[in-house]
Amino acid sequence: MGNSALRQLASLEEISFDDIEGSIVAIDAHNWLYRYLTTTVKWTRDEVYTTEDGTEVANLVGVVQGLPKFFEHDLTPVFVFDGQVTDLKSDEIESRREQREKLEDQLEDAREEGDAIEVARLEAHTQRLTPVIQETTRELLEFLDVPIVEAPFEGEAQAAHMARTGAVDYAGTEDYDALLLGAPKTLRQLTSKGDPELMDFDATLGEHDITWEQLVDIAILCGTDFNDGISGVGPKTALKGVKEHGDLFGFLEERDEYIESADQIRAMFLDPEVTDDYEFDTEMNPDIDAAREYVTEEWKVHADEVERGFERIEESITQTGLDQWS
DNA sequence: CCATCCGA
DNA sequence: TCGGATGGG
Repeated sequence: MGNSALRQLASLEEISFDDIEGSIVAIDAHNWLYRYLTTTVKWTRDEVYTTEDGTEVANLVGVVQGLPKFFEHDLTPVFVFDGQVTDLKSDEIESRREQREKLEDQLEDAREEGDAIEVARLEAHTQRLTPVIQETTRELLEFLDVPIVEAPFEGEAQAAHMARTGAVDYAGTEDYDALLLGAPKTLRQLTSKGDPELMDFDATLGEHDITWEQLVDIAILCGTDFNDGISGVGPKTALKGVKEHGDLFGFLEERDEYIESADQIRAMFLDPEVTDDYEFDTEMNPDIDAAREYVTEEWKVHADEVERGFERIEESITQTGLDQWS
């Protein structure tokens, strides 16, 4: 479980929205949507966002409800979408697919037994971001003139890169991988209620007196999206071991362990494939009526589910004057 | 996030 | 006995 390990090493600081007013944030679109769908929309009451042919577009509700949070705090989101899937990650995706199949079996059992709570819980876990969800999200964002960047591979890596080059002020994701990717400052908890959390890269390295490379090695020892990690090794042991030996290899040797393609995994974080060939305009000029029509007419999402969201978008935009022409 | 387990 | 890792809810 790489995530919980990194959480313990990360330098995290609670901040307020006032501190980051006016900032540009590169949002890992996949992560943001996934968070939103599992926590807020929760796939309950699917009649609200399911078309006659059974296509579920809960994401449209999620986007409309989630965007006001940015605008009301005068934040400009830049949504970064995933591109091609990388080889190493394919294994992970494959294993997730297997896991999902397992979950789907359990789901079937729960349905048969009429266990409604278990059904709801499992449903939340078996959902995934379908191509329709990705595509309709893009289109809705385009109506609202929200900046979009297409990553060549991992959206997360591209977002971190944009933060590193200063193209944006922050990366925005719940994922601790942003640290491994070297995003200088990452905002977390942008979707949930309450205050956001700032994760600081340099402070993290400084607190433990380690290099970026060593941080990545520690994460690899604990397990990442790309590898399982060493059993019995958590953040403390890995930190100590890497500092003692300088990197993960000495540590592995000592414990007579081996990690498949450790070098490639390192490179996924230290030198991922990203691009500087993109552009976005932070001067937003949304067509809210067209967006509303797209969601409620074209996709037949119940109007009352999104009305408040659209109102909030309208209000926040006139207030902050993001859009000076309409 | 907490309870339980494991190993030094 | 305790710090750290794990796993389930």
